[in-house]
Amino acid sequence: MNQKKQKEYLGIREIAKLAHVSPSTVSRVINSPERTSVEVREQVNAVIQKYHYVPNQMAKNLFSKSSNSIAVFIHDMTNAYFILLLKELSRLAFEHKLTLLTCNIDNNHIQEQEYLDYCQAIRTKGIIVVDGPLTELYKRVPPSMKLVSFDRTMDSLKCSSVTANHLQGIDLLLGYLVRLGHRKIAFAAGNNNSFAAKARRQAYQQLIGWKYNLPYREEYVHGFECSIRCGLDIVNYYMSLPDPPTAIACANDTMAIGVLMGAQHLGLRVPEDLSIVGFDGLNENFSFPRLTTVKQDYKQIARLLFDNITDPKRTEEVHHDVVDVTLCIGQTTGPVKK
Amino acid sequence: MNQKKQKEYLGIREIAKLAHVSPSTVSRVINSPERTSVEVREQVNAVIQKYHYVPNQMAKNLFSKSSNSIAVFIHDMTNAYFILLLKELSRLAFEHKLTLLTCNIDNNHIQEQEYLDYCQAIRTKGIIVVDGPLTELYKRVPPSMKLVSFDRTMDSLKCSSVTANHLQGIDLLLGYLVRLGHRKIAFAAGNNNSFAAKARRQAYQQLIGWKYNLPYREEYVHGFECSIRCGLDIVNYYMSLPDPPTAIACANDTMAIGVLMGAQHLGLRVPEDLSIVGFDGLNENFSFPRLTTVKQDYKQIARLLFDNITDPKRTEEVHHDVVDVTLCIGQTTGPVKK
DNA sequence: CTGTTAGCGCCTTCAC
DNA sequence: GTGAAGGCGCTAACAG
Repeated sequence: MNQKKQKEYLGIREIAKLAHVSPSTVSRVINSPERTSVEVREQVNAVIQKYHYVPNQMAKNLFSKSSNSIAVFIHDMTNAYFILLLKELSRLAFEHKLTLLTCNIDNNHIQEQEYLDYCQAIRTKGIIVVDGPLTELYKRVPPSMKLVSFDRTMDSLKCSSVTANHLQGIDLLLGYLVRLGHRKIAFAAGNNNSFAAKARRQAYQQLIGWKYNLPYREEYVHGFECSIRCGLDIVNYYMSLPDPPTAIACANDTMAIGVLMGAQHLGLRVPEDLSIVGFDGLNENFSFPRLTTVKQDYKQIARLLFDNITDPKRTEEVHHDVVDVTLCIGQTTGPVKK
Repeated sequence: MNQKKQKEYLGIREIAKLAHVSPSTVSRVINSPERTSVEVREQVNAVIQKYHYVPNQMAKNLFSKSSNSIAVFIHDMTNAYFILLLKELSRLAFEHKLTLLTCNIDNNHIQEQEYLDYCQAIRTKGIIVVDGPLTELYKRVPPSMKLVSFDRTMDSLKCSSVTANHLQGIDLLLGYLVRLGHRKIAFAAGNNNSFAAKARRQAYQQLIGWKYNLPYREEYVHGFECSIRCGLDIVNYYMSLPDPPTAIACANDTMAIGVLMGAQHLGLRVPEDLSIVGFDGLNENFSFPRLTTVKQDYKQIARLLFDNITDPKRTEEVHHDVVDVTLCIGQTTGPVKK
């Protein structure tokens, strides 16, 4: 059995031989066909087709000193909004012929560091960091690797960011509720270390008295887990206050959906007995009745994040984009009960 | 300005020079330190640390003829169950120092083909195909690239698969409902081309008469969109039948949550007026009250999918694993109303 | 328009 | 235990 070990894949040289040309000609047929004669081109293409030749991307990468990829560091894959964002980023990456590396961090710093090292090892073009706590790990990324954060502060770093206009969003929600006659508006804050959750809470605290002239009540602002499950806890907490609110604003849509389910389960009518609003913009597919919420345009956000890494005009300097949000009136808000 | 262009990253040769050794020694210090003397090792490691040397993964890949990656082709990223699976696969990949490529297919065949080509170009170890319609595209993947499908039939292909035991699951649900006294049990089927949806519908149709001796009613089996939004449509459809069911079994949890929300919104009490069951096992975090459902163990499924690609013992031949499921009794089911 | 040559950065024989 | 040489598959110079 002196049989040669069969090669798994053919290389450019084999194809060249089969087509009776040189390897560089094969390369040109693939990468700049206009610089080859029609005859040779067709001949080479025929061989490529016949043997299903697929150029080895790893060799290309080595030569180009880039894996042509960008990474997304995502901390909470159970948050449907981040998945929407991820999907859009995936679309953009595909459109630009870039590979998107989805790195599930799960609030594990060791894992985060390992992914960072790996990104360096493959010379990723850049990293998009979605949410999650602030860390110092990123200080060591080389300047050639672009860094962009979404809803995350990295003050000490020369790092671009994209953020939704949380203040504007909360303003829109509070304004709308006040116009419906609500005066007792609670805010169910997230208790995690998310930047967005904090910003929204602060916006509420700032606006409620200063702009809307409503008394600020300690007990109306309370931290909860960001999950659907704790919706009932939220409703129970607020409804058992001596003077319960007529509307609950939630730090995000996930919580709002939980509150909606909890309220309905307790027999409260929404919005007759209680108005509920969220924040994110998941409403179309994720709840019924449709949530009144503030929509952060995930397509626009994804585009900005992406451009901050790939667009030469934008990567030059640090950008801090704040994205406008819009009010989406759904069926979970109504005039306050007399 | 005769300044040399500064190199972005140091190579193994630069490190070797700085440590006064040869490149091969640096390589050994990194890859098989036991074959180097302690002195040299420490010296080299010091230089590596000092300059934050990160070996170029692309060169390694080229040499090893493998990108050390596996790909997941996912068709519906809005399905929370698939995200659970994705997250677990991501964890496993990290554990095994493999890169996980998340390919969002979105039912686009052209995109699917391009991702397939890319996977070949980087010599991916294998592809995990989650759900989605059956296609012929996969016929051309080379035999060295392992292929595993989840909840998807690829009869014509020599391809391993992992499937939940849908029949068992539907049996558990129907059995439980019957024990609660239900005789009028509807099945809200998905209308998409998902294998799981079909299998569950067939299981219902098969068991309802044959095992439970209940009359099969055409109008009790109806196809709907797999979204939360259409929950109200489902409830409306069934409740306006001349003889409405007392329980609705849904093709998956997403639909069941929609039905739950729709029912509550219409003022129906769950489970007093209507029992609702799902299928998947999202219940812990995704709905309130907790859904009665059938749980497919996503950790076990992820493990099997993964092993079918990476475990030499399993990749040898084609496996068709059927995973047992368990009944999770929640709060959306109760005895039938007298 | 096409072929020859050299090298991307690393790893692994093979000598020493 | 360590160094020198060659090659993984491709592309971009440079000649012809």
